[in-house]
Amino acid sequence: MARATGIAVWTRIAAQLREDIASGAIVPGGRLPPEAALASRFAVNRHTVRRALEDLARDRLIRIEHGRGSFVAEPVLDYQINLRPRFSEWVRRHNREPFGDKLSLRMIDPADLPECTIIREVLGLAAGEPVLELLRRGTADARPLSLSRHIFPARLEGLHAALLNHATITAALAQIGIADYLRLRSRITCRMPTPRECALLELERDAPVLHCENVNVTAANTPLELCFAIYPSHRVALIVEPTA
Amino acid sequence: MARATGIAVWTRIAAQLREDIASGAIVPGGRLPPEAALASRFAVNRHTVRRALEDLARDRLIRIEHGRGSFVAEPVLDYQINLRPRFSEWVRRHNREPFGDKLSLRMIDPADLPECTIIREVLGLAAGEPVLELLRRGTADARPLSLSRHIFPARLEGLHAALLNHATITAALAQIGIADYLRLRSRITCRMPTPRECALLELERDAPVLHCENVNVTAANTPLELCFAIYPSHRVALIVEPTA
DNA sequence: TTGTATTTGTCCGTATGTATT
DNA sequence: TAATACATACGGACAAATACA
Repeated sequence: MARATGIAVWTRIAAQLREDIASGAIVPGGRLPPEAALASRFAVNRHTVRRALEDLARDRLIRIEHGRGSFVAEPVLDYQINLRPRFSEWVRRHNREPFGDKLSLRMIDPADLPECTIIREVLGLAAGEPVLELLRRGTADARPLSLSRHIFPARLEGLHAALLNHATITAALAQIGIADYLRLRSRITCRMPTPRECALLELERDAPVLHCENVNVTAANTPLELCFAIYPSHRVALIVEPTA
Repeated sequence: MARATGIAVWTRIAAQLREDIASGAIVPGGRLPPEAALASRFAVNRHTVRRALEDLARDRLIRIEHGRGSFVAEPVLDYQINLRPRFSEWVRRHNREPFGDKLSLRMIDPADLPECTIIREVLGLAAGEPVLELLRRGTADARPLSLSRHIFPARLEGLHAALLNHATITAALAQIGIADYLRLRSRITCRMPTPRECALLELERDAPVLHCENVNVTAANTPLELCFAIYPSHRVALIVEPTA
């Protein structure tokens, strides 16, 4: 890296790294070369490289992890928690192509699920009344963004077939005559992902996930769905804007 | 554990463990004896104990961790993300005694903070304009619930002294003539805690924390505060109830 | 980094009592 | 009475995850 151009060397190194990232030479989530390697590549002292990396980190283009290395930050999609939960609309608003992989769909007695108590209470189910459980993976431009478990009362006529036939939940519900549905309440926590979740989300084992428990109702305010969703925290942030 | 009482053995073991937990014989967050130990204590097979533990886990009284053991769940405080962020009121509503440890208070140039860009943008600061940074630990009945960094424009007259003199932010702001302040926007992510955060929150290092970036404004809608807060996810859940 | 002990998870099979048919 | 299904309880073996030296 030539000197004496009137621009600080670290600035030009930072600019070069920005280009490397923007061009995709280093994939989002990927690791940058160690500081020593960068120093020799640019023929500067390691401290100069560090100054450049700090600059990128400040702009959140990379995250520097003590003892591990520096990693290109993945672009974070902001998900606004508002009245209508609509995965596809959200992703499309960010100019990405949404897709919902249906992983499984089955009818089951909630007693066989760990969330039995909550499910019965929220959906107002009698003992032994079955539910439909839909497992879904949401992707944006083929990058996994969410894993969700949707629990519906099985008594809803034709829902099983509708969920199989339509790509989105909104469309499936519309087919059985539910034109609109609303978020009543969301409960947000976070936890570490299971190995299976890591595989499905293409996630490292040490990256926590946001966990949302959503209660959704029809426009007439009858309980419709309980949804457990997880989001890799490096890819999704939840936005809340209180209105009243 | 005597048999032939008409009630399943595992049911009575579960009931006994429930009592042990309710009575405080095992503290919240504490570890239950291993399955083998419980099996010998109750003089039953390990499978019978497992059946009882599954029952408790289903009710979220304990969490079972593969290879580690079973742990008494800590009570989770639901924190409703509504228009007014008020730590003390929230904790008191759960019948616990709130306290805010002031860890540090300093005036600083935001350029020296990693969140420089956001701070300047949100608070509408000119380059070089300093801010007040307050570090705070929130506890409920002496149990750490939150660590928060509050960033105020330093230009607010008398705020430094007011923050030192009052136990709550609400009271400090009231003293300098800001009778009300509102949440404009919250951005929720999660991450692993740093060792220092673990120490302050009395947290295991493998427990993720919820991270909230809150933008708060005055009643007149002028930018007032940027607040970065973390909450141990095993102790706090965030509740969102969209209203419009 | 590696090996070992601990602990939970899952599977196999067997036997028994109870309720239903 | 007999056949069947089901929940309960036990015993053993091994896999998988974790903790620790």
